[in-house]
Amino acid sequence: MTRQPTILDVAALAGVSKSVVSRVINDSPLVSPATRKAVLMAAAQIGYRPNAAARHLASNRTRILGAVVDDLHNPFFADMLDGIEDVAREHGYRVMVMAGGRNTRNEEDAVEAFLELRVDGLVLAGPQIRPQTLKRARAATRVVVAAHRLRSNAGSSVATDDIRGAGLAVEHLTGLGHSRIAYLRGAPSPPARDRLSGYQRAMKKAGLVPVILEADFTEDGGYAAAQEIARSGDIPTAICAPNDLAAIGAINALEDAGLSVPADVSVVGYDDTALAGLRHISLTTVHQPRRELGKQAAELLLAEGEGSSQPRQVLLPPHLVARTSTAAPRGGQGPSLHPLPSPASARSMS
Amino acid sequence: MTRQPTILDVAALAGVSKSVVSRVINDSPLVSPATRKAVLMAAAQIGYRPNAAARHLASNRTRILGAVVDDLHNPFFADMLDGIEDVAREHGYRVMVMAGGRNTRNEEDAVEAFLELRVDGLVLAGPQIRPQTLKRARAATRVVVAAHRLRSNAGSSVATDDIRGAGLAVEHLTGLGHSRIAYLRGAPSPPARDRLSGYQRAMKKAGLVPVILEADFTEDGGYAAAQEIARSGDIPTAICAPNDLAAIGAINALEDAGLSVPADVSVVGYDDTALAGLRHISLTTVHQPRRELGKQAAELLLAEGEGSSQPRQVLLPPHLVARTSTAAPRGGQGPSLHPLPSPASARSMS
DNA sequence: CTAGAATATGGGAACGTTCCCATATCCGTC
DNA sequence: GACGGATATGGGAACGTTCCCATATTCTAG
Repeated sequence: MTRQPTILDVAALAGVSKSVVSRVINDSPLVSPATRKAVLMAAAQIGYRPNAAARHLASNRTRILGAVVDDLHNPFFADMLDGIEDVAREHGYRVMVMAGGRNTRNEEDAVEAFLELRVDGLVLAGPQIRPQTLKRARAATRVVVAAHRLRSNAGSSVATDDIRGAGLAVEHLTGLGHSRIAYLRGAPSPPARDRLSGYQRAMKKAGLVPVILEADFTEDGGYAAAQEIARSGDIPTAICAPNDLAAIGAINALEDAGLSVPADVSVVGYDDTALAGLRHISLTTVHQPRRELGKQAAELLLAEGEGSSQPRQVLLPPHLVARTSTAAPRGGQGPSLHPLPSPASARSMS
Repeated sequence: MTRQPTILDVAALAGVSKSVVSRVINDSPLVSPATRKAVLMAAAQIGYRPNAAARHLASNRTRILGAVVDDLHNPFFADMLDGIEDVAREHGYRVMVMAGGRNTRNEEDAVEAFLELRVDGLVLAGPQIRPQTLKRARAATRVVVAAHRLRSNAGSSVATDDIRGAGLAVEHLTGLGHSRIAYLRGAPSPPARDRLSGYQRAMKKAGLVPVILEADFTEDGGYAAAQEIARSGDIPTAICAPNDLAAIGAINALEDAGLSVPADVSVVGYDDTALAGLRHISLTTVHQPRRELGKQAAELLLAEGEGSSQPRQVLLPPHLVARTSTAAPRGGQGPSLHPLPSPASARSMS
């Protein structure tokens, strides 16, 4: 708690100048082996630890990547962060995380905090960030938006093809024989928009009429929307949810209303988080390559500014994972085991 | 990306000295209203953003709290972080998170990163940290260990009374009529030790013989251990797991082996994460006040160093949440609705 | 009208590094 | 036996703030 030792203290003890100590810390080859050893011993002896603030100020680099995530309760983001860390660590960067808590104000404050720190790069995995904030951030450092498709020149982004993903969900259901398929819409955000429009296109293509309800990306949101469906009396044979959490909420509401999943209503989620795979939940869902999303976001970030500063868009293919929350509708035709295999789902990743 | 504006640029534009700009940024009352306004306008106009490194260096404060968490995939930590953020925000601190990924090396690197940043406080929520590292950290800044009981003078900590918690699990099961109760032990760490010893004491008190298997705090760990139990032929009527994830893994293994939960085997988890409450899982578990744990850790942190620098230990009471993964054993006596209510569980929170 | 407080502003050192340039020493080479 | 080039080390400015002290201005009271 007292004053911490500095490079000068180390230098004095080792009997060299501060320059030499600095070189040793930074692994410069311009130090004789004997001197290096003496410096390291002195540093260890007095418990020297570099002051990041001073280094950052003098060198104008931090070797820190900031990650702003929308909601740490959604396991989706934990997976993505794993991918980011994989790549960052490999390149000698550290990753610091700030949580937005599904709140625009908090998210933008987190962005601001990282910009004040002058991080070397910023991954934004929060759908709540306004274009204006993104623009300000991009003016200050390298930025990549993850899990969230950006318009061609608004900046770089790495996302799953959500239009295609929602289409896969609908195709799976029509392949099982469903024709009355409702959609729960996520809170306003680019992924919610894409998933919705993928649903609408697929429904149109199949000659079916869309039914859309407002929800959000939480369990509670899914519960409320499905409750409304159950109450309405006009119950569809299948429901697509905007993510796994909402799907789980929807299933709970349906069952609370005395309906059985999948016998009465099939439910499809989105993300393929660990939750969906839990044996007792066993949710049919659209898989996103979550860790890969994080990896590619970090790679794009570290590549940026070294050559092409043109914003780039990466779209990864989703694929459907069929589990037991979906089945053929009552009185409908039996399930076909391979409903409408499409080129896109065939080339998707593990 | 070009050079970012500094306090001097703002000063020049506003026609004042850097000192005045500094005062405006720091909300000092020693500035006339007119000047303040001029400075703010100039700052906004050129897009000035304070350089955190320079501020930290000059002021020797960061207003940042670091949080090192063991595993971002465990929703337990997300809840705890919410509590930390609540308190930090209230006091004008920002919280940055680094994940240890259940790996000592990574966790200790995260601690080091925060110490280099000279954070104003550090919350360690990772059981993987060595006493030696804790000691080094405590020499440099205020530190509170969370979700993890510390010996009286090793430092401050906020945790749940895990000895009591494991006892509650055993009492619940004996109250249902179980007498053959196995324990899955978590990866070596203080919480694992406490929970184990709570189990042992309660078993002894009930005159029962302990059966202990090695597992860890993951779903896979719980699966493997329960699989071993199922194979052994000598199957207990109940299993206590070291946390919810492991409990879920154990249930999967039992069911894969053709056993029914709770008809054949009852399973109790630990933590009461959101997972346990999912309708389809409905895990009987020991509740930890997760958010409260985070809150009190942050409060202890911010209180520390202002007066008493004596390390303090806070122990919060757990309580049991009975759901449907436990029942009376086959052929045993029926469940009593209020098995052995104890003073500790009666005074537990929410 | 003037001393002395209160208010507002400016200037400079300091924070702990990096990085450039200068210098010292030691080589081998012609 | 001086010289050019490595190799190793030292010194000082700079990074962008804060914070203390000095100074200028305004106000108040006697």
